[in-house]
Amino acid sequence: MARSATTSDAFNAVAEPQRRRILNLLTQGERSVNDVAGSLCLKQPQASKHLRVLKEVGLVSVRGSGQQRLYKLNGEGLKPIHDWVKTFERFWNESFDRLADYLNELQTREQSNEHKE
Amino acid sequence: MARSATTSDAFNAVAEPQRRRILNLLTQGERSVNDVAGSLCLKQPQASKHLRVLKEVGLVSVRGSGQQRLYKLNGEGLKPIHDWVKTFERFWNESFDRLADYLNELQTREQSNEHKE
DNA sequence: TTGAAATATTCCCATAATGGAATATGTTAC
DNA sequence: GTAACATATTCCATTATGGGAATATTTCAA
Repeated sequence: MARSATTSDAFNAVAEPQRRRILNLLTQGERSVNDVAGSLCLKQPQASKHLRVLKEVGLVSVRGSGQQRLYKLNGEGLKPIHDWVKTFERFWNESFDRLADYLNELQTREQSNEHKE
Repeated sequence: MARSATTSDAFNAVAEPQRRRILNLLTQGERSVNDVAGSLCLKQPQASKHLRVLKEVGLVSVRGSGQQRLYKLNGEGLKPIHDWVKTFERFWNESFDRLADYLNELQTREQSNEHKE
């Protein structure tokens, strides 16, 4: 077997630095392909190809506007990564002098959750 | 150019599902190679190879203990991923009914940070 | 020293990715 | 229809992967 496809999930799609740069840019709003290419010093075809991957894994959506195609960030797609990595938070918060703060934060979060449901 | 090496950074190392499973397991404490292989139904060589990658990017550390080598999670290595993905949090918290809660949490976090420094 | 256990490495194969370059497809205006 | 712009796709070369299988290496015990 080979490495899994970049289009297999968000983890693989986001492993490529250029694609992370694209997502960072889309944080500021919709962008056309040429805008993306221009802002990040990519050639148009590569921008288009990266955007295709991001679209396939649901990290962006597209809509046509005239002869342009506007790509928009779909942040939800990153949640799986966030959720996974979050379970490791305690491994860098665990120094003793910060543990108290950390526990505090957890508690605050829990209250906030109760409030939501 | 080809895809960047799995050993180039945490993002790439963690794109492989088996390696995420290994990290999840190491959450519970040090494990020998055979423990890892056994717990996750991997063959010994593959476990060893995945652990090598994780070690190369600093996500685990090793120490010898008799004829075993005990691998230990180094959670700090995941912080870059956490930090990156964190900047997208607002994109799934942004529904109006939760925005207030979100801002609240941000504020709480800030106070907590002031307290730390 | 010899053997057994634990781990690491090597070789092979099928698969796939990235950037570059060229080209195809689409859309709009005239 | 045609020119011009925007975007997508295809082909290429290089590089690397992950699993399987076999083997090498290290470490300990007797």
